[in-house]
Amino acid sequence: MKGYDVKQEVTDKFSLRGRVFHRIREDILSGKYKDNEELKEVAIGEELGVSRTPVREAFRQLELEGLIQIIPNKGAYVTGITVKDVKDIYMIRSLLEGLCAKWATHSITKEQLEELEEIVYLTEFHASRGNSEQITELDNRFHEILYEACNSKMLEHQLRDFHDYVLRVRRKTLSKYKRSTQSNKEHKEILTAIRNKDEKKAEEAANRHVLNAYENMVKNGLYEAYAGEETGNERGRTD
Amino acid sequence: MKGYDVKQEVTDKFSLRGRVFHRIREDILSGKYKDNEELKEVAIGEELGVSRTPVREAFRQLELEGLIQIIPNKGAYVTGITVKDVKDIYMIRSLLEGLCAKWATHSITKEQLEELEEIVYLTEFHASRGNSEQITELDNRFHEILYEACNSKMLEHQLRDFHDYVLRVRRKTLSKYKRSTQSNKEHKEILTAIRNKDEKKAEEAANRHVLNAYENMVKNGLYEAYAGEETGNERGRTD
DNA sequence: TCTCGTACAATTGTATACAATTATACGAGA
DNA sequence: TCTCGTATAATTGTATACAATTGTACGAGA
Repeated sequence: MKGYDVKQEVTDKFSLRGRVFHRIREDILSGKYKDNEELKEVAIGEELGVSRTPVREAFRQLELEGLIQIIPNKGAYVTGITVKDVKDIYMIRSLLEGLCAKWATHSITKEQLEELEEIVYLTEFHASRGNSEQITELDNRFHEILYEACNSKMLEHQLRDFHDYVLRVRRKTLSKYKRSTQSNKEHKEILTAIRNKDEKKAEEAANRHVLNAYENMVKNGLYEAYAGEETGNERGRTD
Repeated sequence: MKGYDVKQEVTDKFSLRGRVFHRIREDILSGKYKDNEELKEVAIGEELGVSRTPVREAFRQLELEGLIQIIPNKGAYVTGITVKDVKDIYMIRSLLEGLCAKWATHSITKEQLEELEEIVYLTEFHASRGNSEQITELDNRFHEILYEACNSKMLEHQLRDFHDYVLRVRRKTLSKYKRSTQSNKEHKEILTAIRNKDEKKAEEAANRHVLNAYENMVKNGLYEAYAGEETGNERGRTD
């Protein structure tokens, strides 16, 4: 099952369809297309050097992801991702990563456990050298393995989506040395709990891990990347 | 914001694109297309009386939803939804509905609260007459309002997806009189907690509500609808 | 001047044509 | 008989053509 999942992912990056989809997605998340901006099929097609067909297919997917809204016979409008969206995603992710760790406690394989241990070890090494590129890669891999280890297609799917969503923000966060060290400590906690088959501890550790990542992001003012995107729809929840 | 969301939904049902998408989706969820079955674009197009273009667009969306898997240059294969998937969705939904209720505690409007109260009242009435059609409708509406009331585009989006996913199974479950009465009691608990601005209680009540719905479904053997779809990939988690 | 309606332009929705890729059938050679 | 290679069919990927819808500009009439 994991086999062709990965292959699919890889193939996608090189296939036209995948390229168009990922490119437009990236352009929305990076802020190239502003909130409420109308996306014209031909314009984007020309920019990417393709016809309307692949663009339209990408639009359908982006709509399902909630990044754009398609009004029939009218057009596609960027929904974007607000500061509040990012916060909400982290809150949701906190719960789901917790559930993931909890389930992984029961279904993780020996190989996966070993790979997690290796990642923690390697991260320690790279963190001491401030090598942010590798740290990011290892962090991604750590979570990827947990997603696979939870043995739930549905949960894995959800977490992967969210992970992608905040990837751009998260990458910047991890590049700070201090957080990467702390983050790895938290990974170790999760790992230990899983190894000890302590599902409650694993869940809590994973919960906290995501919340901490969010707190850290806020503290470092990395929200600024999204400044001005607030749409004024908020009703002021502040928990 | 809610305004055109609804309009979109309605328009979709009547637009060709929406029809094709929903129809294929329904056919997969209803088991018409078996697990791993290959979906041919022309065949399905002919069956629905449309060309390949709308079918392909629907395929892209279904892939993102995880209902089919598209292998480039090969074909689209049904992923289906296994017994374990249903269970996992309920577990995930339990957490997310909890979060939704918790957030709604802070952001719900007076109008939404009143509508929830009305729904609970109406459900009591219809339950006493065993009118399952109305009960289902009201139950849907209850959750819909909570999704809107949590004031989180992201969470709302996720919950709506899951809700759709299990709708077919859930409808059968609710038609049992006993559950519908109990279910409404649980709705009342959630509502009371929200009215009292007790976020902890609201979260717990919503958590339990979903878990109970699942337990009830299992007890009533409604799993049978999915019998034989198990793919043997499981590694035996049994919590 | 303002309003309304019609024509035209722009854009999306769908169907079809063509290209590229993959699966299959069949036959030649060992 | 078996294997391999080539031709052919089937299917997907992309581009384009045409239809339907929507937005806009302009002018006639009050």
